[in-house]
Amino acid sequence: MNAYEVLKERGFIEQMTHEDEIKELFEKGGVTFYIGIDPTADSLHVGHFLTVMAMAHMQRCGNRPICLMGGGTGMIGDPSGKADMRQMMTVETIDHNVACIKKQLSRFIDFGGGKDDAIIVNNADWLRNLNYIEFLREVGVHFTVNRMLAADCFKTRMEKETGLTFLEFNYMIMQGYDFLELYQRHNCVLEMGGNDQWSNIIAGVELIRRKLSKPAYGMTFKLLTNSEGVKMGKTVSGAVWLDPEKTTPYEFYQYWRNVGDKDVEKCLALLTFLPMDEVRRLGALEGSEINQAKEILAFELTKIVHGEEEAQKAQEAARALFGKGAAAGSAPTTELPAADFAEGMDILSLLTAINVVPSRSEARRAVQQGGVKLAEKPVTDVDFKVTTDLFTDGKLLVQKGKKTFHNVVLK
RNA sequence: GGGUGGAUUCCCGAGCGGCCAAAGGGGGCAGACUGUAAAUCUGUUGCGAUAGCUUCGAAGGUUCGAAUCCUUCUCCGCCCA
Repeated sequence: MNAYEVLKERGFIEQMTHEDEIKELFEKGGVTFYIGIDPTADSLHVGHFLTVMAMAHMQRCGNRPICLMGGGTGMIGDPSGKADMRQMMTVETIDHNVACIKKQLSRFIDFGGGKDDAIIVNNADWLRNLNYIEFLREVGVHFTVNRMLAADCFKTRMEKETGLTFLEFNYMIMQGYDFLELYQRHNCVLEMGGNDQWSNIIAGVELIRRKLSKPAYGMTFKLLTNSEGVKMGKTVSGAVWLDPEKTTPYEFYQYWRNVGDKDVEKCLALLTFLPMDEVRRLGALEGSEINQAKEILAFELTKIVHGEEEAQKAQEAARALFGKGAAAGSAPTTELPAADFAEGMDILSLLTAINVVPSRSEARRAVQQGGVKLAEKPVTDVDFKVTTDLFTDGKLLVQKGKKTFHNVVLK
């Protein structure tokens, strides 16, 4: 199976510039392509992961990936789809983020060092020292403002009252220039990215075609959205990160364990390496059966991102906590001095002490509404005193609502 | 630079001297129903809870009393140059 067939079958592809030629290219294999990642944070998130998976599939099919770190474009900030201007980042944070992301990437992509292996490049190398006048004459001539303004990626900002700064307006040209640069340096003929990158990708494709009269191609992937069209990988507390420091393997696992029924098959296809026969079989499960598919999704995905051992641990913890065994698994744990319970600690203090709730008022509410359990037993009395005899082996399982578990350990 | 409109609790958005901790929606949280799903229904959603305390861009002022009136300031939109 060639890369085109794989990506098509798994549902990655959203749109592309020259379908027939791209197909032909992929049949031959050995295509050098690139995907750009801007260092907006010190970790990748799930949105990036989708494109990383695409890259991995491409590599497995014998193509050569280039990961472009946006150390230069990050200085500007991509306005695509953004309602407001991004906070400008200092060079230091950008460089720091680049370093962090590089490390993460090497878990998923093989940067062997051989001639055909994947490479990482940083567009800071050519963007940061550009000469303004020269650049305008070399590259700027190939863009008309009329066409740029029509681009989809500026639309939200043109309509929004915050406006679009000239700084950001240039982002598209920078990205187009990247492609040109990679074409010349590494014979890169294809740019891939999320669908929000379409306008930016076209800019590069057209630039190469105009300036060098050489063929270049672009392809975009579906954005990871749920059945309601809402972007996935976001929680109230922010994005779902790949960095275990920012999103623990358990939280990561739980996120996928809880995806909607309708999204399971799509996620399996896009975010795991499971064979498509298996994916389709799992996606077709009905009723509560589909929970099996969700477990597999969560496990496989956690395995790819955090390794088998962590995946195993997360799965065991989840099973223990949600199963009726209720062995306290590896839920988050807080140690509290035994002395605090000598005369009994009131339930509200306990809940706030272990950060299960942000305030006493909220703790009170949770208790009053019957959402709090200590060692499986509901507590509805706001003045309830927690004493040491509630602990077994110095341990007490605190539960808030259905999904929040916390261990308290005496010390 | 000139004119003009605005800034409200997590978000959107009412309120325009007391009945305002502030309508309504979204989101969140909890409960019911379930399958750790979705949909639906119910409750709840500043802190503290006995009282009370601190919020409506910032600082002052008027008033018995202000998110609501006045002054200055900051930021933003729109129109004109």
